Amino acid sequence: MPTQRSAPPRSDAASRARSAPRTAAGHDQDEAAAAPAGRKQAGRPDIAGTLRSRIATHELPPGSKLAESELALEFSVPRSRVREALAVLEQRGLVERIPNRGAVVMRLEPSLVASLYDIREVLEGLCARLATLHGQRERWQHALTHFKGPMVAHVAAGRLDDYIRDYEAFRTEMVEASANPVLREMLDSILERTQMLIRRIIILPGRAELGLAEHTAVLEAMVAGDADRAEALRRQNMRSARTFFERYQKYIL
Amino acid sequence: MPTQRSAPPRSDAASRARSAPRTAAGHDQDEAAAAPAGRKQAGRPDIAGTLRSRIATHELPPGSKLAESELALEFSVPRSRVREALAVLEQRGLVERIPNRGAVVMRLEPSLVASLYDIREVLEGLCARLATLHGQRERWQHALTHFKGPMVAHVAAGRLDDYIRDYEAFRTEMVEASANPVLREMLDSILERTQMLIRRIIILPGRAELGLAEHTAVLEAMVAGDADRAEALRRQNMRSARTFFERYQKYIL
DNA sequence: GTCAACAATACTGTTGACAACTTTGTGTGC
DNA sequence: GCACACAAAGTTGTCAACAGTATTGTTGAC
Repeated sequence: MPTQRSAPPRSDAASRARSAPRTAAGHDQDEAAAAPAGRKQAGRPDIAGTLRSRIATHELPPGSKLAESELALEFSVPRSRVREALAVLEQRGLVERIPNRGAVVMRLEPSLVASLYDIREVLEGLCARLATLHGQRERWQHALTHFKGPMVAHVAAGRLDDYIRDYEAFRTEMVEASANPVLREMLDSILERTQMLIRRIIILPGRAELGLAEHTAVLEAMVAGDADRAEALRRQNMRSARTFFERYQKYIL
Repeated sequence: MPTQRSAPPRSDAASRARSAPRTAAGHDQDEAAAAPAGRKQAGRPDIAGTLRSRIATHELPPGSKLAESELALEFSVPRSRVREALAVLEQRGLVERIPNRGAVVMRLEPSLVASLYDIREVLEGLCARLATLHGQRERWQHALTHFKGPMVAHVAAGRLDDYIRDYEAFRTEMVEASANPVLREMLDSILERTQMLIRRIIILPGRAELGLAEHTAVLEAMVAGDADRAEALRRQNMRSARTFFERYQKYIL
């Protein structure tokens, strides 16, 4: 019974990915895109990064076991390298390591999601505040125009992928403008753990429309230079997303 | 001696600690206290924890080099164990690892301190809010009584060590009451990095008195069950601490 | 006397082999 | 037929030796 639940859905998906490491898997671009930052040799794959994106896309669903030798074989690296990567993922809260038993992808318990939402609310709020204070106003004006035009069209036409892409671009801009590397790190860490959740919430009935309206309100405060209001509105936005999650929780987790 | 430049200020302090590993150094209790949680053998020292407390007390001042072989010798463990511990400390932002050059204790640049304060403000605020919502009111009433009586006496008599001890006990209680493990983790991580700072700020002229008054105000809001006000007051408290830091920055860093 | 090139040293990074543990499969007794 | 004990396989944890790189110390030329 216990092992049955350890890798419940589609453990074959993981197997398939293993047997075909270098096929065009879409997000495997991260693997190549993350590496060039540090001028490491090409022959040194970013194991932690690759596993991270697999976890984010549920290619490795919660509960999956991560066997060291298996991964070492796939990436053609010694086990110690895999081990190191797993240690990083453990520190980041993405996998759980049990002594002598190995690493499994962390499960998102409802209580954990609640904890993450509480924190994300205040951190995103802070981010909006700092971005308002540090960023140039024209930047937000530009974003606001985009949110009032093309983004409305995206949502109205049901092009949620486009909506998500542009929203994330704006969010990245905001994080950069906040000019706080620790905040960036922490928000990244939270996003890593909840990425799949976000995509499942945004498709809920009415969510995209409400979210869009809220983002627009935040942007208007930012354009006005009202940092306190931007923070409050961004927090409100996070709370409403959370409400959606809680209402549809059983369909999402 | 080649090590002369690697640990600019007081490299002798680190050397002394190295040559006398098991003497009563006060905080070395953590080493023994942290181990029994996991039923590990006695012969396996908590290297990361020990180094962490050494960094916190500036027994290892910023800029100190952490040589793997040296530490391996001191703790009587193979180098790989030390390496693992250093990787953890790197993830936590306590040391910086430069490829092929080793690990050095991270330096607290003023801009980094500012970043940490921004985040700590919102996280401590959240903590106060959650503690108000989740904790029992009598608990805070008890703390409030303590802050209005014995704590005032501590400050008035200049017993800052007692003041700090009791304040930290209260803070721990608040973090526990917030019932958010991720928040706990993040606040711990920030505290680890700024511990020495906190002790240097609290001795600044007028800081203890003002801090005490602010803590009392927070507690009154908590007793009243006013979570929003508790959060706002706690944030205010963090901002005022930050103001002190900035005013006396050149004496502190 | 100062600077640059070179050799020696010491450190970090990497690797594969070994040991300990957990799980799985098999066989025996009730 | 079920439960327990035991053996085998596989996985994780540990370790010491090896290779690569940066630093230090020395020598020689200008």
